[in-house]
Amino acid sequence: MSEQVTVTLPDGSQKQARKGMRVGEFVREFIGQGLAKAAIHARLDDQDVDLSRPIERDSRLKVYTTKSAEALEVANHDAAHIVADAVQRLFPGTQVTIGPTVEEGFYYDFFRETPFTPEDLEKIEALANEIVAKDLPFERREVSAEEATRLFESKGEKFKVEIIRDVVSKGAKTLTLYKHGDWTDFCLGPHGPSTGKVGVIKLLSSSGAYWRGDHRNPMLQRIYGISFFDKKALAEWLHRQEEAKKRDHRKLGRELDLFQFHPWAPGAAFWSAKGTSLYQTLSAYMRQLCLGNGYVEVKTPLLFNKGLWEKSGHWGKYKENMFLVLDSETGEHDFSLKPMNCPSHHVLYGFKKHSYRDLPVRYQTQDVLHRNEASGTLGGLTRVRQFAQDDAHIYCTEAQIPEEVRRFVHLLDRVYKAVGLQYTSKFSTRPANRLGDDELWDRAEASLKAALDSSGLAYETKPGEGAFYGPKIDFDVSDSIGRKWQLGTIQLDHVAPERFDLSYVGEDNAEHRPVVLHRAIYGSFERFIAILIEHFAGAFPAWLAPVQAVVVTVADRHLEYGARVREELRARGFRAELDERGMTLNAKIREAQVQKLPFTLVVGDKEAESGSVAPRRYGGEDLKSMKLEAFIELLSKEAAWP
RNA sequence: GCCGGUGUAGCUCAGUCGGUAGAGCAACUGAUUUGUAAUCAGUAGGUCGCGGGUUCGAGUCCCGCCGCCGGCCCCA
Repeated sequence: MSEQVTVTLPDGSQKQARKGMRVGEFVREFIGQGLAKAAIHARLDDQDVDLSRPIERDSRLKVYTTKSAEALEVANHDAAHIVADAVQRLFPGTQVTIGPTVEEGFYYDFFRETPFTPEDLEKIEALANEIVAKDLPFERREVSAEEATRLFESKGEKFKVEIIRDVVSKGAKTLTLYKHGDWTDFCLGPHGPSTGKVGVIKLLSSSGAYWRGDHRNPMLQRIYGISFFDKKALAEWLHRQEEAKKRDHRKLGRELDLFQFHPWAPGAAFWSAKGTSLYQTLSAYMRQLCLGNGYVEVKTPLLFNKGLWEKSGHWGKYKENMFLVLDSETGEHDFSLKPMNCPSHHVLYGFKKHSYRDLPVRYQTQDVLHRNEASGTLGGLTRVRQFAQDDAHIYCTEAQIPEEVRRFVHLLDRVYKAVGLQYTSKFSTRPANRLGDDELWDRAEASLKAALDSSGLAYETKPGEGAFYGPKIDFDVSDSIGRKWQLGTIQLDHVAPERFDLSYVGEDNAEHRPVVLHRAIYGSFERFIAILIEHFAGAFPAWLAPVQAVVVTVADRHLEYGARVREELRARGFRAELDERGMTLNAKIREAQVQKLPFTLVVGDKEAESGSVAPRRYGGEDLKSMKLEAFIELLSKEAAWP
């Protein structure tokens, strides 16, 4: 009689199994055929394992089937191996490096001279799916570092050997190899039971990527792909991709006539009248919220002598990201467009002596900033060279930090709710590389944490991810189709006040050092607008819409009345247009819908006689004829700032 | 910056083997005056991203540059 172990399942039930029994066998024997068939991998206590892993002691067991996101991730990792196998068969001499999964799918980086062409990808995808069809089992094997090194050295896999050396230097004793067919990779696992379970592999793109992300290292050829357990899931994913494409802010920006780019100003947008309206609405809204929350608005220069950047420390580290300007008197590039507002705010603060009674001092600014981003990183409105932040710096005492953070979170919550963005927060603590002693960091982290805890906000702690000058809280939003974006931030800075020798006079009549809080809610207007365009798919709520209502006439004889309606709306402060083109009513309504305007006001004989409009909402809801005053009341409510 | 892809009318796109550039929509003109998602007809619109080269001849082939798109942290 062999030894028994107790296996505890997620529902709390316990089974007695033979010691050394494989997870897969256990599932088949104790749970059922169906689950055994659908199983991809399992979690044994706190470790993700293959189904072939023997159960050696009393454990908790959770099985992941093709229905779970965890299993899909494992299958995508299987797919990465399969693709690498296919690549090495089709292109002998290609070296493998790493092939992890990403949020959506996986990639594998290869080292070879020539990049993959789109035709190569087709061939690789076809062969990869053949390997899937062969349903080859994945086999796990534990080996010594020496054996693994010998294996990959014999194959000429220099990158794998380097990875093995690294892993060993970090203390790993036994290494694991995963094999399917006759292809072996050095891999932590887990993997699914066989290639057949992967389902279907789709290759998406290829691109260059530096070994370990460092441009001094060799360039690798990366292949991105994604796998699904069945073709239907792939089709659905492809469909979702198409839908996301329709929301692309670059496409909608052109179609809705919001902004454009020109080769003469890479990374800097031309805002049309409509785009400018959107920009200005967001700007005015934020300005008003801040002014209502004790901020004062200030403006500082756009162009600075390098002295400021030497003082702030940016001249050394950040110089290559700044646009330097030639001073024709000295012939030197001693001036720079500001890439951020903070240093100039510090200068402004330092202009006068502050009393403790003045604190907190809250400066807000929406000045234009320039950052010389590498040309290859530019894209749409989300990565630009010229932009404006809803920037503010709060100068306060350490004791005031929790209250300031609490107020900020409150403000941010209001703004994100106003546009319907869900958000989560992250608290980042002291990094390895930092300025300031531990006692200072202890206090700084404690005050941010206290503020977060009292706000009732759920947050994730990111140890070591704070800025070198202080801990921070970041806010990630999810848009209407679930994409995540990092937007708001509040960062504590106890270095800048030192550098700029900032002070206030305390109750004790002595000089004290304030702390600085850097904070933003939109992040940058440009990026925030991009996110809103995609979030609303271009159909903005009335308070944001560049055109809130367009008047369309049934016939030309109503144009005069239509113009009166437009003028009345404008006189009441609304953004209204009249479509005077000689098109049919249907054509003008269609145009207004395509432009996603909140209200289309139809006017004909009936309306002209009774002083009415017949509003139609975006989407088609017909509100029937109503007095113009009644519509103005409706619009006043819907267009009110939230 | 680096790797790959890409660039034809305002927009979306076609253009075969290298033989002198085309459609739909938009714009403009005219006719029509329509009650909730495209009325009809006509007109105009192009240094085929820019610059070189090959050729009798280049949107098409070659080279360089620029812009745009996808990537360049996810460490077996």
